[in-house]
Amino acid sequence: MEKEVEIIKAHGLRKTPVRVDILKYFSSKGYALSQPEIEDHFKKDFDRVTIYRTLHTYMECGILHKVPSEDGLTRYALCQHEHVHSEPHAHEHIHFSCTDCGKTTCIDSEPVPQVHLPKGFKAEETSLFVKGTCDKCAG
Amino acid sequence: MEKEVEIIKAHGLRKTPVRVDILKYFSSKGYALSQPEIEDHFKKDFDRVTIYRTLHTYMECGILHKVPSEDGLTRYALCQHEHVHSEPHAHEHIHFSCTDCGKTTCIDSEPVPQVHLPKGFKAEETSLFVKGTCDKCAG
DNA sequence: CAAAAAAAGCAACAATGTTGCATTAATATC
DNA sequence: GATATTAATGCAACATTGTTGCTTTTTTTG
Ligand SMILES: [Mn+2]
Ligand SMILES: [Mn+2]
Ligand SMILES: [Zn+2]
Ligand SMILES: [Zn+2]
Repeated sequence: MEKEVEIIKAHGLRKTPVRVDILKYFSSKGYALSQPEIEDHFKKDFDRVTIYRTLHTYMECGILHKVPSEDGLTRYALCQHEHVHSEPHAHEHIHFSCTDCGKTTCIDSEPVPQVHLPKGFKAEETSLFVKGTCDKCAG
Repeated sequence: MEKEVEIIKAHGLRKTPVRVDILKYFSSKGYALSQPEIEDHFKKDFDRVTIYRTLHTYMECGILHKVPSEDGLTRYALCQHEHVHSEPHAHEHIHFSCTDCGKTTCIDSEPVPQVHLPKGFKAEETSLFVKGTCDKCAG
């Protein structure tokens, strides 16, 4: 079975064209995609609402997660797990946004550093957003 | 001269009712405010577009900055400077979102830790978003 | 106070988010 | 493989937010 179909099935979802295609699109791109990017790419094939609901479903399942951004555009990125969950889970990884190519990527290889907070504050989840130049744009 | 008026003047802006009121509102609240919160509070007094443009102006001047959030709601927070700038500037501070009271606050007292990135990536600006329990909700 | 410049208000439209519901497609079962 | 069951899609419709142009009003300057 295809990787994408496997993921869909593993979450108890039905295999449908939108779902397979959107998942493939994410895999092929490898960086965070904004709602307009996704919509524009698929609008000839699928309804706007269907795309919206697919993203929603994928979020709930933990297949995608939202990537915060300063520009107000919601972005989505694939969750990288070795194991497939059916439950959503925490995402403690770095989000990197390249000021040159504009692409936002998830960096799982480096740990999120421990944060020291003022007295009384208790951290549960930390997310780190870094702007700069990515490896492909360097040099 | 009032503190709010002083800030407005220092940025070469004209003193108008919306500007003073919105600035006072931010000061009184002390945490990040979403666009709907601000709009709802002032809609009886000012036009939606005027509020929108005021926030926009304050962002450009560096009086307010955007606070990223996972819920998709844009939030704005006062920039804390000892000195008053006329230029926008970088904001390297922690944003803390309390899962209990829902309030998002800027934490300037603690440093943003150094992040280690994979080879080829160069960090220019780091922003840290922490979810957890705030000092007021602890205990 | 008058002139000049800037901001506010209003209308209008674009983009995105969101729901209900009838139709269609995907799976389970025979 | 046909059929029943259940879920997903498409479409219409509406809500919210973002954004612009332009006219009127307000603020500042002299
Ligand atoms: Mn993940
Ligand atoms: Mn600041
Ligand atoms: Zn890049
Ligand atoms: Zn709290």
